[in-house]
Amino acid sequence: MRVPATIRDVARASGVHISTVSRTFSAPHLVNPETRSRVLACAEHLGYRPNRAARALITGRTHNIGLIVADIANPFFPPLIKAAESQARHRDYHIFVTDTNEDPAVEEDLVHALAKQVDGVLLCSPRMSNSLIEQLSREVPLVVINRQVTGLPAVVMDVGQGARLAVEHLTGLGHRRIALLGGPRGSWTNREIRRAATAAARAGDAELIVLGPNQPTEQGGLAQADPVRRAGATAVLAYNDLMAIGLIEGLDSLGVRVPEDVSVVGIDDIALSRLTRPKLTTVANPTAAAGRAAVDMLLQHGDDRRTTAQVTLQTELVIRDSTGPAPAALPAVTEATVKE
Amino acid sequence: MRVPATIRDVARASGVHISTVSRTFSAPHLVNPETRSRVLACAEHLGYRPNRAARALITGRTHNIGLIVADIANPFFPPLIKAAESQARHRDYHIFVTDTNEDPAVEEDLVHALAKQVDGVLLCSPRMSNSLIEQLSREVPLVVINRQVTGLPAVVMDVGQGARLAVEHLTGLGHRRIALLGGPRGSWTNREIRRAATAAARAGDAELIVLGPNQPTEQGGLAQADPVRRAGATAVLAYNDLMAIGLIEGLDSLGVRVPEDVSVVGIDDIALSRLTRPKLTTVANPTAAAGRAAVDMLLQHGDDRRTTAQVTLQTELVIRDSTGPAPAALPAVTEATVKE
DNA sequence: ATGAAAGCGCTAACAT
DNA sequence: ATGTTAGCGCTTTCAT
Repeated sequence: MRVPATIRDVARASGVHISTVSRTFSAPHLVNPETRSRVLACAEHLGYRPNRAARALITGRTHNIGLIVADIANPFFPPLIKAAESQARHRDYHIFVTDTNEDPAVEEDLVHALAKQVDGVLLCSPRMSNSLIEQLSREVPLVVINRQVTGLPAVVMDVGQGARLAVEHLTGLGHRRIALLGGPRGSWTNREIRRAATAAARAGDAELIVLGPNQPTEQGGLAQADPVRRAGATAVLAYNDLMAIGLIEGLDSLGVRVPEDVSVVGIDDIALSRLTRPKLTTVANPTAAAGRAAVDMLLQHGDDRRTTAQVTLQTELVIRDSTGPAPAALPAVTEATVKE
Repeated sequence: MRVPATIRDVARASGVHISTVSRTFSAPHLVNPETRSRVLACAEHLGYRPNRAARALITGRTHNIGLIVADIANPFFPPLIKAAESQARHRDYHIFVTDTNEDPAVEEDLVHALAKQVDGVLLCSPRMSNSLIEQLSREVPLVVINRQVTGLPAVVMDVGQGARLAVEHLTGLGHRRIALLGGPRGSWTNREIRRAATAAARAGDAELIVLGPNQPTEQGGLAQADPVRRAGATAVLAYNDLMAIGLIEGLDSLGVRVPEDVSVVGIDDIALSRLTRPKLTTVANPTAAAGRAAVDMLLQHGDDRRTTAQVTLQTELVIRDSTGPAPAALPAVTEATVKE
């Protein structure tokens, strides 16, 4: 790879000053059409491309947006990422995605690393503390997704409402003993779900058993199959679809049938939830809309720093095949184990 | 957000020259411990962080790596991404992931956009032409994953071997009419699979019917359910697990049972393939190893540009529940429809 | 319409 | 051990 051509090489080759070359690329209308085409030809010939980093140093705009997610392997994120990317592309921006591995320390490190290379960062389902987020927001413009931080623009999906609908659906089916499979520590969403589910259970005259915190993965759900059975719950609301699917898998190998013995509700409505057997009843999160909204907020944010709006997106209960009427009696297995 | 502190602010506050501040961060051993701690204190107090972009401009090293994938929503990629990230982190590098939406034009645009902001780009399952890739490699160091481009370092998974094993498995089970669900246009992997499957089918005295190209998604697989049935195939090898899962779904709604009527083999061994019913027989791709290898190649690459090695990783057939003996006769449905 | 000059934030010789 | 100087590649006044 030979060394890339700079603006100076192009200037020399086309016999003009570097500022003219610069204008040719960043303000073409300011340069004589003839000169322009000559410069363009030389640039083309030399394989010249403006150095975006150098440009950013002086303009203060990189035209990049950072997007930090907890776990790129969680199917919840890709639709959000893709929506954000397409929205960004329309506005002539690029999205750089990074994964924190659910680790708050990595999260912080990534914000610092991205800070000067992007015009802002979308912090998606962060696991770190609010105060740290506030502090980091002084280093680079931040938009938070799935978290409310005072003073910062945020996009949240009203998962509390979704959890309420889910629990109402279950109590409506006669369930009186409902387990909640909690998500990871530090998750705002997790707290919202718990708060809403607790209230809805009380209102529906049902008991809510909280199991967790758990890893928000199939494994996390799978591991709770036995605890769910022992708790004697006839219905379960899981922190997300992945856990719900893992749980169903685990219940299945314990001989517990879904939904005949136990009803299961997930949250997110990932594509996969339509492909499993039984198809998953779940709370649909408008992830794509959230991605778009976050990009919009970040970009308009630049113009007027006072509009730190917080957008709340509605969720929706999608009833499929993993929920059904509460069984007449508790599942037989439970009778023996519950008194341990 | 107040304007971020620069090296000059820190210099002024601590009463030293900016070069001393610079050294404090990039070569601490060259500065007097006392001075150092004073500078550090001032930096801390001012919230100063070195501007990585400015630093990169002069050092020529960004400590970033770009990773371009065709579709972040395809579960094939996340394990590769995560492995690459963790490997990069160990070497004090950050990975920026971008998604091309399976669009070659976006792919090219992203290479340009990333070029000066990263020290190299990992091009994962590219859809663009070899010649374009070669040309782009003059702009920024490239490591190609799942493609062989002469003169460029590459990491490929030996999917040809995997496809051969899969077809041998099927012919061994008595299948003589096998359908191949092709993947997207422009995919090197797709060509490899087709080549190997064709050869293996011939060797196994079986007929190979190629259906495609298709979108490498559940939808793509689902849409081929009817064609597969009409073709009278008793076994199918799909371009990837997603398509295999979609196909099984589609066959199911046509009343075709898997594996009793039709055997299905996927490729990739995504986590999901263990969770579907039936569990998917598939060719396991060492994606994590590929991600790590690619990062290593890119980083050592810098030292010696002549070592443009091409690494080939082995694949493996994982036999689960979606394959079985060929039915004695063709499935009943087929008899009626095949003559249309 | 083009050129000259300054400078974005930083590092890297070279002095001292 | 620290300061001086030049300059990475580019944009942006300000002249001409």
